[in-house]
Amino acid sequence: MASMRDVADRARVSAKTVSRVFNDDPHVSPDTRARVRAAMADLGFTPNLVARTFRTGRDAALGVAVPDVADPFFAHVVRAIEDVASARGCVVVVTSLGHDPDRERPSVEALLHRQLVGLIVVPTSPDQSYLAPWAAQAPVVFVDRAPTGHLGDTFVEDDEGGARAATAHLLAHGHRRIAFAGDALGTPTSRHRMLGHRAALADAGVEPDDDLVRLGDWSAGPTGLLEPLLQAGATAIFSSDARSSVGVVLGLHALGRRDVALVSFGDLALGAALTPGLTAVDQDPHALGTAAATRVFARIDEPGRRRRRTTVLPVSLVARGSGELPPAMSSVT
Amino acid sequence: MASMRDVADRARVSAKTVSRVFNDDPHVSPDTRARVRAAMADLGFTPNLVARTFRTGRDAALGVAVPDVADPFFAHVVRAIEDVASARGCVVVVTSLGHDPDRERPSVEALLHRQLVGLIVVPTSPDQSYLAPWAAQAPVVFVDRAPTGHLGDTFVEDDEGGARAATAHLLAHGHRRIAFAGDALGTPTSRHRMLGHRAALADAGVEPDDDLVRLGDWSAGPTGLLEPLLQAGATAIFSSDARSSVGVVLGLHALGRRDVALVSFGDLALGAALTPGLTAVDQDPHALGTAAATRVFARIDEPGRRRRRTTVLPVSLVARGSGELPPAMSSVT
DNA sequence: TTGTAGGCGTTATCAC
DNA sequence: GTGATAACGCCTACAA
Repeated sequence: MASMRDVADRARVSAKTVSRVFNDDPHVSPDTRARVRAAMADLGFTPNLVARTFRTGRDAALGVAVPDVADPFFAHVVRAIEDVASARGCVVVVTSLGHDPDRERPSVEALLHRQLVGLIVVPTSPDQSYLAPWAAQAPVVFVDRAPTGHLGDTFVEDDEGGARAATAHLLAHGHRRIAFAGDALGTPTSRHRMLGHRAALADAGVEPDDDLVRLGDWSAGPTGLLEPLLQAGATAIFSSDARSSVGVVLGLHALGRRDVALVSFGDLALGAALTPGLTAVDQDPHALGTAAATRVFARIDEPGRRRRRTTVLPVSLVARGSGELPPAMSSVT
Repeated sequence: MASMRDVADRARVSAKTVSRVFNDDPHVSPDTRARVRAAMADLGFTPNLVARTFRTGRDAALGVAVPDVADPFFAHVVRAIEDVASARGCVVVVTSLGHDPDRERPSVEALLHRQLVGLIVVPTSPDQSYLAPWAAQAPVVFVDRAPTGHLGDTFVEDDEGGARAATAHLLAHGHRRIAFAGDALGTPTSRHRMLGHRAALADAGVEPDDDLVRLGDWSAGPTGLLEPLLQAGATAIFSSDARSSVGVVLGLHALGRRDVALVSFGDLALGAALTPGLTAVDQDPHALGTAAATRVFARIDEPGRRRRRTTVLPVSLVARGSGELPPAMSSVT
C-alpha cells in the first residue's frame, strides 16, 4: 500500500505537499498539483485513515448504540443516521446493546475509545452518568429514550401523548375494559406510554385495573399473556410497542378472536392488510435518526451555541378499523 | 486523556511496562503490576485504540456493506455479524450502499481505508474486481449475492431451489397463469429466482409468458404493476422478494382481490396473521450473517487452510394457505 | 523483570 | 508555494 512518502518521491515533492494536494489546500501551484495527482494515480495511493485519525485525534466515525439493529424501528433510526453521517464523510460504527442493562456501559465505552466525532445512544441501562466525562470530547445525543444521570441532547417521541390518543380512541368506541400490553424492559418509553394510557382512562373516568396490564414477551404465543388478558375481560388492547403488537396480532389470529379491538404504538408494515386494518400510533424513526445525527454535527460545528436539550417529536394516530370494533361484539368471559 | 506516558511517570516505570501491564504480559512483577494498575485507575487511563491500530496496522473492526440496514433481511444479517464480531472484541462498521451500483465501490473503499480485519459485502454493482487488491490485506466475504470478477468466500441461499419449490407449489394447486413479481435491480438473487421459477414452469410443461413478469417498485400502489398483471390473467403470483411481497399483499388487499394465490420468497412478520396465511419461502438471514462472520475470523485464524468458496444455505417452503387458493376461484379477466 | 530506541503515516509548525 | 522537522501514542525489537 503506497504511502504519502512514495507519492512524494515519485512526484519529486515533499510529503507535506502531497498532504496539501490531498486536503485541497489552495496553496499549491497548479503545476505541482497535477504532478502529485498523477503520482497518486500511478501508485493507487489512498491515504491511511487510521494514521490521519491518530494524528488529528479525531476519527471520521460516528458511534451508534441501539438495543438491536434487527428491530425495524432501530434499523430505520440507524439508516437515517447513516445518511446524515455519510453526507459528512463519516462512517457509522454500530453496536446492538441487547436488553441486558449491564452491557450498555462496556459496549458504549468500547465505541468511545475510538475517538469518534460523536455518539448517538438509545439507553438500555438505568444510569448514563458514566458518559459525562466523554461528553466533553465529543457530542453525545440520546434518542428514543431520555437518559438518567447525564444531561445530553435528547430526541424522543411523544410517548405519553400518543398513548393517550390511542387509549382515548378505544374509549371513544365504547371500550371500558382496555388492556395494556407491553414488554418487561421497564424502559422510559414504556413508562410514558403507560402514563398516557392511564391519563386517558382517568379522563374518561375509568378505573385502572392491574389485571388488564401484562408485560412480557408476546412473541411466545397466546397462552402466557394474551389468554389471561382475555379471561380478565379485556374487550380492547392497547399494545405499547411494535414488537408486542406483532405478538398480539398473531395471538389473536391464532385464537380466532376477531372481536378484540386493538391499537398499536408503532405501525406494522402489513398493518393495512390485516382484517380489520391495524389502528396504530405512527412513529417516525427516520425523523428521529435524522434529528439526532444533525444535532451531533451541529454541536461540532457550533460548540458554543445554546440549544433546547430535549426535543419531543409528534406522533399521529392512523385509524384503520381495529380500534373501532365495538365492545358489544366482544364475548365477555 | 491520560496516555501511557502519564501513567508511567506516575507509577515510576517506563511506558513499555505500562503497555505490558495493559496487555497482560506475564513478564511483570506483581508489585510493579499493582503500582501501574493503581496509576491507571488514578488517571482514568484508557488506551488509545487508534494509536494501537495505527501501530499494529490492524483495526479491531469488521466492515459490513449491505444495500440497506433498514431492510429487515439485511438488518438481521448485520445483527448476526455483530454478535460474532463482538465475541471477538471487534466492532462493526456498517454502510448502506443504496441501490445505485456506482456507490458500491467508493463506499466499500471508504471502509477499507480503515485497516479493517475483514469485510462482509452484499454486492450491489455488477463488478467486484476492484476488491482483488484489498483481499490480500483482509478477508473479504460475500453474502446473499455472489460477486462478479472477484473470487471470495460466498454465502448465498438456495434462490433457484426455493423459487422452484414456490412455483411448483402453485402449479400443484392447479395454477397455470403464474406471475413473477420482482424488483428492478437485476441482482443475482432475482436472476436465480427467475431461473427457478422458469424451471418449475418447464417441469410442468407450462409455457412462460412475458406478460406475467413485472419488475419494479411494488410499494407504489396497485395501479402500475399489480393491475396489469391481473389484467393479463394471472391467477397466482410468485413474489420473488420480501419487499415486493409487502407491496403485492397491500395491493391485493386494496383491490379487494382475495382470489389471487401468492407465494413470497421471504417470509413477513405478520404473514401468519393474514387471511389466508401467507405461503412463503423461509430464509434465514441470521444463519447467513453468522456463517459469513465466522468465515472471516476463520480466514484470519488459519490463513493457509483451503475451504469451499461458495456455500449455499437451504431454504424451506412454509405453506400457510395463500398458495393453495385454487385457480377456479379466480375471475379470469 | 525491566528499559531504550525507533518507527508506523499523517499533519502542524515554522522556516524559506 | 514549498519543504524540513517534529510530534501524535503505542508496540516490536533488542538490550540490559
